[in-house]
Amino acid sequence: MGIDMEDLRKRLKEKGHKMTTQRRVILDAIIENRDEHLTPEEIYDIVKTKYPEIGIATVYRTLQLLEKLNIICRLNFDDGYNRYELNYDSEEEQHHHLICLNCGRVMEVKLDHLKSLEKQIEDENDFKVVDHNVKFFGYCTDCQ
Amino acid sequence: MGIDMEDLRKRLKEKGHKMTTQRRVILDAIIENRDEHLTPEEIYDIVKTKYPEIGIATVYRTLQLLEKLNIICRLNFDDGYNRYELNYDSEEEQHHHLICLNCGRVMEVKLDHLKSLEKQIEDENDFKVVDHNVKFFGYCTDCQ
DNA sequence: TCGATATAGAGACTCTTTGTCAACTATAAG
DNA sequence: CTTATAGTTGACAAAGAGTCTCTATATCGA
Repeated sequence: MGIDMEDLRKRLKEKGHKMTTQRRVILDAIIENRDEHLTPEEIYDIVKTKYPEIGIATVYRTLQLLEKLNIICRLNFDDGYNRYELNYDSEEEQHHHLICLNCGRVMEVKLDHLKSLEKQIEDENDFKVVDHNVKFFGYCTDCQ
Repeated sequence: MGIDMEDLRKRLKEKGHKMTTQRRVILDAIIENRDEHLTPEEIYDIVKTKYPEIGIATVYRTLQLLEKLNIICRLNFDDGYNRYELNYDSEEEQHHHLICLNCGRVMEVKLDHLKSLEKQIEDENDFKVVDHNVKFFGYCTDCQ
């Protein structure tokens, strides 16, 4: 799955950053919970079990850094928290989220049609699209 | 365009709420700036010129109420603020937002294709879609 | 191993938003 | 018109997420 620490260390170094124990532990937490969309607070709680001395500020700083380096990306489910997930963009695995209004479960879907939507927007509005954010709210199988 | 105070007063009363001066002034501000997507703070500033005694908490409370009554709806442009706009949903005028990454300008577009996207999602994922949130980030005419 | 430089931790701090509560007011009933 | 009362307001406290500062420490190339 192409996520190993040596590779990540190199990606940090390229930009003049160091691979510290704290960063490694935070990355571990994110990788081990790759199905989740963790908040900084949740990551902090997980990391504290392995590294109790860590500070919440370090978690925030690390997440910002990892986002800037495109290792993770920030999500917004309109629930008042930032959330993060591993970034698979190198593998062209664009996906979007279905958020259940009842149980809060988050599912992922791939939407091929979006490319044509973007094309339509660029043509009709003279707007150069570089990113999008698409979420669907509704009810999952169990909650319908 | 179907937005008059008497109608709004009725919609409040139906749910057991009163039309107060403060609420009227806040609604005025939103209606007069219907092209904007105002933050609570911006609304507070506008309203204070007409009604200096108003408190910021009243603005927040009123916005929450108006959102619950579907008179306005809350937007999230990932800039750290809640924003609000008049809700046109009665007129089936679904629109989405193009957000310029350079100048921050927000444009509105109608996207007809979304219905078929939703259909695709419902069929493929057994997920009942009731709402969606679609934003495109990029560069507007002036900033390309 | 050593030194330059990036990074961590602590905790104060910012900023948006919410809660509390006594005082007030819109509205319906008398 | 007056009153009753339930909803509302304003002031302020405080929550809650996230950021900043400053000094000590760790990383990693030389």
